[in-house]
Amino acid sequence: MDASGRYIARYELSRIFSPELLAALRLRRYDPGAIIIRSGDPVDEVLFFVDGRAKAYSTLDNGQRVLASFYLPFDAFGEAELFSSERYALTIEAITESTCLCLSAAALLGAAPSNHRLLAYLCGRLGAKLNDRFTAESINLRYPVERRLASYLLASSDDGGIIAADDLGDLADYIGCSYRQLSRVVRDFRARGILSGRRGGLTVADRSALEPLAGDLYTRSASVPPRVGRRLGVLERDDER
Amino acid sequence: MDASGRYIARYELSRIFSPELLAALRLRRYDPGAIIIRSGDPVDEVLFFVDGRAKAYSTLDNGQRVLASFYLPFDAFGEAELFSSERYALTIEAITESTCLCLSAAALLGAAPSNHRLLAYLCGRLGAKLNDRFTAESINLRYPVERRLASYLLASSDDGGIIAADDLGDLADYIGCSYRQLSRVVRDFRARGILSGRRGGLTVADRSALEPLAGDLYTRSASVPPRVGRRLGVLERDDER
DNA sequence: CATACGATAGGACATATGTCCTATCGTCGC
DNA sequence: GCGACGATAGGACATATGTCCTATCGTATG
Repeated sequence: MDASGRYIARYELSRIFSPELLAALRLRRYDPGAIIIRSGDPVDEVLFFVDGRAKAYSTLDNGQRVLASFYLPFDAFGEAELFSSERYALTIEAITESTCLCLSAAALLGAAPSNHRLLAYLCGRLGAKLNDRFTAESINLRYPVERRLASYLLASSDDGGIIAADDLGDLADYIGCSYRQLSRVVRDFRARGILSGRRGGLTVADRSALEPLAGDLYTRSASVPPRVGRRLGVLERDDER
Repeated sequence: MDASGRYIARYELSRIFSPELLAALRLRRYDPGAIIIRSGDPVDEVLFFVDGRAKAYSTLDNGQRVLASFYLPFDAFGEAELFSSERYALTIEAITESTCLCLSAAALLGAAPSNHRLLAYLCGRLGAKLNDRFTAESINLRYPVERRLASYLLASSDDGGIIAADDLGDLADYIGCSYRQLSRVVRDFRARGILSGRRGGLTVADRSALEPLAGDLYTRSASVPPRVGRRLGVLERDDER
């Protein structure tokens, strides 16, 4: 079994891709800092993110940057533009060594009639991204930085307190404030014992102190497991008759 | 031909829906102010918006509101949650008398294998909504209210200068500022001759003065016509053989 | 080990914006 | 026509935040 095959098995891709499309997946590796998708390029493929960490962002005409999302596997890149644009809207960059399974847009579009499961999966991902994005936006637009950071920390720290973004500049671009203001709030959180970690590192030391600050902001949007897997299982049983 | 049939013809819905699903569409009318979809309700149907004007919003725990979108026909409601959630994320309310063609979620999910065109259409709409939402968010998060309003006015005023939102409170919730600050900027724009119209009304009187304020913020995200219609035309020819 | 560079940190000051209040206007219903 | 109510408008004040600057730290490279 080659590298593609291992990822296909790990993420059970045969459940949503037809054999024809499975065979058309091509493995590609990226170094840290490499550009996976460049904003403005023609939409010529969809990438399935199977290993590493990545981020998507856009740069505005005032030179400021807005960071749309941090990604962990399994996810799709370029699917938002596939049926609606000719050019990619965002730049996606590898944070760590990363791996994608790449599929040409032409192959996917040509095989659409026999890939309703993949289309349903993409609908599910896009819907979840839209709702998650809107929630984050609402928080960032309407709450002070203290609450934005608290919400972000609660949503993205793991059991050990380590958070996904390890670059304060990126984090400021994600929650939509200046580095300076984020620095103030981080300093305050450290003074209150909420955050620990050496200079620049962010480790959540006291989750319970974050909860009243964050309220129910992020948990309100929690998505349940994708419906497609459950419902289309019924179709699979019908096919077996 | 009944009312459903007229909308089906107007929007050429037979091009993306199978006959089975076309037959399952049910027409429903809403009064101004009526709730079309309520946040938190179970996801039991998808609605296709065929007449009127509507808005989608969410209310935060600090009592503030964030307005996600204004809608004109043709559009879909509830599709974002269909494959990813059990409950609707947003409330959608009719601004004017409105009409939807409603489709039960169960029917749509059951007929997914024979509706790849509809799935592709939904992917396209979701992708476009995600990109448009992100653009609006970036502007609202990173630019002062003056520029936000200028961008909004450029994007949403028609040739006669009439804009889609006729309620300043809604507009403030959409661009993410207080009514007070919006009021200041509107006053300034009136004093500069950019806006005209009686108290509360917003009519763009001088588009060219808006352009330097807005820059290329909204036009940068302009989407081309949906790819699905063009590309799937090829599939239709194949089927005819 | 020394240097360079990028990331982090904090001071000083300005301002865009929000909150809270009072006043006015326009529409609707009686 | 009158009164009620919701939308609009603007004053006063406070503050969260951004800009711009200087200083320090940590890491990589020669």
